[in-house]
Amino acid sequence: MSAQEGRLAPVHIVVGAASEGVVLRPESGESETVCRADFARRVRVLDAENVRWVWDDTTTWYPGLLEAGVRIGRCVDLRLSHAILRNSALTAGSELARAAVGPWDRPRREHREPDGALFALDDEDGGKVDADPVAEWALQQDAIATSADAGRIQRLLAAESAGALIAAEMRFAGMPWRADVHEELLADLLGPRPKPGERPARIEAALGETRRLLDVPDLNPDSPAELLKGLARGGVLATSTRSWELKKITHPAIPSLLEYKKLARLASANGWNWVDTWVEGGRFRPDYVVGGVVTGRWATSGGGALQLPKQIRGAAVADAGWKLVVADAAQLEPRILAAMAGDRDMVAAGAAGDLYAGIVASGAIDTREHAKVALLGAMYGATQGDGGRLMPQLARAYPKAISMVEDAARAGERGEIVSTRLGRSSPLPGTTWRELQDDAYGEDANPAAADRARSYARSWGRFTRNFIVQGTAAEWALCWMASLRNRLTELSGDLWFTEAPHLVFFLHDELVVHTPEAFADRVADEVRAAAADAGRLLFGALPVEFPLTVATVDNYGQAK
DNA sequence: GTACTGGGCCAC
DNA sequence: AAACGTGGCCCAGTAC
Repeated sequence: MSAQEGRLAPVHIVVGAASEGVVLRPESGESETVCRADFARRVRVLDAENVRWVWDDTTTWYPGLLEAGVRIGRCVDLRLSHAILRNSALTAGSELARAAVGPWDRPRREHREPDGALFALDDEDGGKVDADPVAEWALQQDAIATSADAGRIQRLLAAESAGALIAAEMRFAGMPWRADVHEELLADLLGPRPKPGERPARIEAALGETRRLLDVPDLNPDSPAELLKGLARGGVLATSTRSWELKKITHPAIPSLLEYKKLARLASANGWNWVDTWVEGGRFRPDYVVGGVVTGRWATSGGGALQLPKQIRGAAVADAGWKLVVADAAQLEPRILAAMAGDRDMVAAGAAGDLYAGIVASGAIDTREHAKVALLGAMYGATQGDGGRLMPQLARAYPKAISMVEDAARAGERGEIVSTRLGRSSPLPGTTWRELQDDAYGEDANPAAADRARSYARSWGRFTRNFIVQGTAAEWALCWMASLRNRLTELSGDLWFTEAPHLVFFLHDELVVHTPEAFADRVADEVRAAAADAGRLLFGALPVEFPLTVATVDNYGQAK
């Protein structure tokens, strides 16, 4: 990696596809064209200088480089950057934002399995013909330069692009996953692997018990409508088959039915079929979709990586002689809320470690549980239950923090956009919003139309209310990971990154590093230092703490 | 056969 | 405790 980093400005090299191979265009100096076979070698050599690679799409270029054994330091992902600049309130006046929708506004290409070609550069639909990366890069630089706050948007774009590299690297490295351990867990919970078309023994037993106790021998538990009818025949009058509703009903058959639902869910979502499909060569490799959620959170596709149930996390086992360092940002979103609002009282409440306990200690709310639901309610827009009821108390104690989310909600209700700390902006409401508002105030206005309009506007307000917090938390997490990536690279010396401590998993406010045992303590230190870096990147000198729980474990199930 | 929707539930 | 944000995935049921 670049030894000059921080002292010399990086040289940008724009990467583009050409019929003869790949064109590398430095900001100044001669362009060069290399054949595809030489591309990876050339990138390796040039990246040793202080280079920032500018390319249309990291998912197009980087997996091939990694396969060829080449890792890079930094990049500009033009597609991801374009999406941010297109919508950001900070660049709304730019030529880029005002231009017609074009090839740079398309979603990323579908992931394709390697088909022998090292780099899949050809676009079947020919959409890349007018997508000149040099011209786009110039437009983006102009948008940044003329931005209302170039520093913020620059930090956001850097973090997003770093995220793109990390996503590709995590997929390449994979989360260690022991199929044999997973199957042992399944056997313990469900019974031995069943023959195709049969239910696992424990599930069959729970169903048999339910049928017997209900006295409905042909109860079909897998169709909600059928189940509801079956329950009625057995004398259980339920309005839905949701577990939390069934829990409220007292009937001897309910416990075994809940057991059935729990186990059947595990078997269908993360059972033997999941292992067969998603675990290969001792690794689980989800496809991370950077910026895949409107708020800037990552999405994933394949294997449900964002919803791995706690029951099977024990199958993520570090390699022999290695450890998993699992780090989790405690109460991230409420802390983000306090920091971005500049609410020093709420920041102070979190300083001692437990923000909810700090709120109770301040006298604002009576119990920790109430503090928690009130604060979550403030971020989600609760109107009922404890959350809704306690919110006014919270607003009196922390007016800055609460008015910030209230303002975001009102803006959304009016159909305006809102923005995160670094300048990612929410989309405008869709046509439904406009139509309903028109209906409510137009010639055919009536109370029902007004209700519909108000209800839809409120719902959009809950979205914008949550957007600023969830989106800023996503920015914090990106900065955290990006800083950690640099720090781990420093630790690794000349080792290839998968032979040294490296990121293998990320989940909104939690990350996992796979590391040789000897490095584990240093990794834990770097994870904490990176969290402090992220706090400074977003909030400067504001003395806000982002405490982590860090666990060094043999398997993911041992963490928290 | 494929495409889509709603119910349900997992994660944060 | 249960209605208040963001998602993905599985399944059953339905439309074509």
